[in-house]
Parts: sequence; structure tokens; C-alpha cells
Amino acid sequence: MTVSASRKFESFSSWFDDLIIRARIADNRFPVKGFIVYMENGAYILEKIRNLLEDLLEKTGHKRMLFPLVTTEELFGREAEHIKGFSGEVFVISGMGEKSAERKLIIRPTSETIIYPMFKLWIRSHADLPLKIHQSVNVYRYETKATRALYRIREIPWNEAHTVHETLREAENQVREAVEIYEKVLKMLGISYLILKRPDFDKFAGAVYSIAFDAWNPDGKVNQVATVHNLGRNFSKAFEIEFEKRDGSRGLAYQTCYGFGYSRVLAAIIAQHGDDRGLVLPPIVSPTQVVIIPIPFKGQEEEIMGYASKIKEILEKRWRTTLDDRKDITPGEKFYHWELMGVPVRVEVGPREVAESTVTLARRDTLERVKVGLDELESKVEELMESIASNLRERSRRMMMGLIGDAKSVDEVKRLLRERRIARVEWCGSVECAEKLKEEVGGEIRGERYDIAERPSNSCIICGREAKKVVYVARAY
RNA sequence: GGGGCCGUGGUCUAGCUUGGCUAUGAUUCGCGGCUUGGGCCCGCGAGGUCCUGGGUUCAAAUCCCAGCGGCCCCA
Repeated sequence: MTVSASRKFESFSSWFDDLIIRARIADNRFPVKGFIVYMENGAYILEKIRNLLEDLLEKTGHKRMLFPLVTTEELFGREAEHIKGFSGEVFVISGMGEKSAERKLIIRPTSETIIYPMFKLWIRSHADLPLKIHQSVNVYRYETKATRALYRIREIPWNEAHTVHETLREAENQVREAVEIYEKVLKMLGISYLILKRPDFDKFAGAVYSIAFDAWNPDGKVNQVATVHNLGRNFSKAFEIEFEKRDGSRGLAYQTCYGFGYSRVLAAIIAQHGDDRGLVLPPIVSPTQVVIIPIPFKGQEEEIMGYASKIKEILEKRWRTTLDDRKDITPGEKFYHWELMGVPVRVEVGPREVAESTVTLARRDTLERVKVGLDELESKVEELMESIASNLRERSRRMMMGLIGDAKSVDEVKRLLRERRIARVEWCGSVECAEKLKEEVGGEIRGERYDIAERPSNSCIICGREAKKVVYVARAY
């Protein structure tokens, strides 16, 4: 059985906006544009995602630190490319109360220029390396394009990690470790994505190269949920991060940094798994994992409630369990409510179940129901949780595969993007062709696969010269 | 960056073109009753800076200007 998700594909915007507020994820009506309120479910899920990621980061030796919110104009301007990339979208503190500032402060759009001056102080020799730190904080970017709840906001909750290494090779290995960590988290959430090495013109400001995780979205605009950058020695040069090498000579350190956007990952969970009835949450992050709905009949209320409480006692030992004992609404209404909230497993108990010592279990992803005996309650719920998690992952992966289409001409790219899909094309690698393509089709070259090698076998679809790369083209948030 | 559409109780909405009555209806919320295997029904009650500011007018939700905010399309 499949649940219709036609609304989310046909009118994604209104489906999403409507859902996040009704499912108490976020309220976009805060009076400052681009700043949103995370309500209990949104805040809860963000926290769960954060725990999953931080746990993996710390297991791989990243130390949690917390750095200040602000940097100075001087520090911010140290790395030429970096300031070029961000200058148009930083918030600046230019005064305090009535007074204007002697020294303006810049609120972090990302923390390189805040963290690296400290790295300079801390790193003296190879024995101090590798240095791996991370922090989960908000960063601020004055988006000039239209903002969008969770996807494109001006106050961005994320995790950023920064590492320093002796050699280029070690930095390369660190990039791979970061990619693996992000893959693990996204996999636990059932999210599907492409890992793309961004073309040079689209890399992080100050990086040697950038790798991005683009999650698919129902409206065809890919959602960049995380990025990993090899910074080479660009920043260590600007911030004078030098160390004494094993051979006694001095050298500049190699660096990497990577960021993981919590709100965009939350958006991806909602967008990839949700359907016309509301959220469909992976069990691992769902605020409520099991909801028990009693179906009382006149004269049997007490018996049924007693039975439901007993079920709750059993289940709450292992899962976040809610017994919906509200008296003023009908069971049917409760079904709709908890489906909206995306609760993975629903337990229905009525007169029939009481009489037979059974319960009826319903799963949120397919809405299938099954009746099970009390003795197998826990094992069946366990099975369901696992099955839901893997079904969501598989379903999302299949969807993404279906969205990708090969294009042999600019017209075909146009057609694919119009169908809200992702085009795979062969490209010569020139900026001119990339710009021309963008102009004609409205989508941009997002990059080539990082996780697997795809070799071009034909010519560039724009200029016809020899193709150097197989790249993916999509509209993006 | 350019263009278009829109803003009315918590939510959705009528009214706006052609200015004029106590701003319409639903939903929601509170109380009571009845129900309960998919949003049931009945009664009573609550809830409004008509986005903000300025202008035109005897009179503005309605017309004009600016701002703020949202959505869509193009770049």
C-alpha cells in the first residue's frame, strides 16, 4: 500500500509551509524576515540530528569547542577569496545603542576567521597536529534572494568542524573521513543525496576544492545539506598557522573544514519522506515513536483504558510512547492527528483487542495494519521500527534514481528541469559553457560525483568539444 | 537583480472593481451534552490595530503613495 504524496509533488511550497506549522515543526511568522521559530517538534528533531552527528564527530577525535559570535573587519578580510565570497551577506554590528562603533564587528557567516587566529596560538609543532574541533552554533547570512523556512534562512543552525594537518595527504584523508561521517548520519535518517565535487567557480570562498551533499527535493530544486572543503594552505597562509615539522624546518599547515546544516537536513526529512497526510518520521528522530489510541465503547471505557495503560507500560521501556487518552475527540481524529505528526507506529486498542489479548499495529509509512498478540508485542514493534527505517531509506533512494535523467542536448536538460528532475550531462569544464547552460536552462552545474568515478564518453553538450566531466545539473535552493 | 500576485479574529475566507448599515462565513478555542474501529452531531459563549505609516475624502478594509511581510515566475 502506498500513501498518496501528490500534493507535495504538485504544489510543494504550500504543502511544506502548511505542514511545518501544523505539525509544530516551525513557525515562519516571526516579524523579522529569514528568522524562524522552531516549535517543540522541530526543536526536538534538530536536537536528535545534532546528537547523531556530534556523537560520530567525537568518536573520530573531534573536540567540541565554542567560539565567539563575532570577528573583526581586519580578520574577516585576511583571506582575499573568503571576503569576496561573503562580503555581500554579512551582518555588521556598527554601533552600540546611540554610539557608533570605533571598530565594527562582523557576525559570523561561518567561523574560519574566528577560529583560525586561535589555531595560530595553539599550534607550534607537529606534535600539536592533527587538530580537530567542532561546534554546533548558529551562523548568520543576510540572504538577498527570497528566504524560505528551513531551506534558506538568515539564522542558520549548523555544525562546523575545522581541522589542521601536517600534510596534504592527511588533509585529503580528513576530507574522506568527513564525507563518511556525513553519509552515516544522512543514512540513519533515510535521506538520499548526491555527493558532488563542486566546479571550481562554485567552491567555498577560500577553498582548494569543495564537496557537497545535494539532497533531492520534490520540486526539483536540490537542497545542499552539507559541504566539505579542502582548504589547502590558503587560510594557514593568511592566518600564519605555522608549525615546526618533524625534520626541524618550519611550514604552513594544511586545513579542512566542513559544515552540516541542521535545518536543511530537517527540511530534507520532511520533504523526502512526507506525504499528503503529513510528516513521516524516521523512528530514530521522532519525538513520539509509538502512540497508543484507545477506542472506548460505552460501558467498557475503564477496561479499555486499563488495557491501554498496560500496553504503555510495556512499550515505554524501549520507545518514546504516548497514550492519547483525550476524552473530547474521537479515535478517528486522533489517527489523523498522529499521522500528521509522523509517528512511526500506532497501537490501536478497543474492545476486540481487550477480548483477545491482542493489539492492532499500524505503520505510518504504508499505513498497513497488523494484529499481534500481547506476547509478541515488543518484537513486532521492534521489527516495524527497523522495517520503517529501511523502507524510508529505500523509497527515497529509488525516488532520487528516478529523478536523474541523462541529457544529450541543452533542450533535453531544459525538458528534465521543467519536469523538476536532475540532469546528468557531459561537459568540457569551461566556465563559458557553464554560464551559457545556466542562462539557457535556468539550472546550474552542481558538480561531478565524488563517491564514484563517472567518465565522459562523448562531447560537451554545450560547445561540442571534448567532454572532461560528467556533471549533474539542477535548480537549487 | 527584474517582473507579477497577495496581506481581513489563532487559521482559512467574503466584502475591495463601483468608498457609506453592527466587517461575512467556516474552522478553531472555552463550557455543557451526545458519540467513539478514520476528522460525528446539538446548544451556549469567546475571539478583529481589516499588515504598518502617510495621503485623498464629509466618510477608507475598499482609492493613491511608501514601507514591511508572504507566494510565484524570470535572471
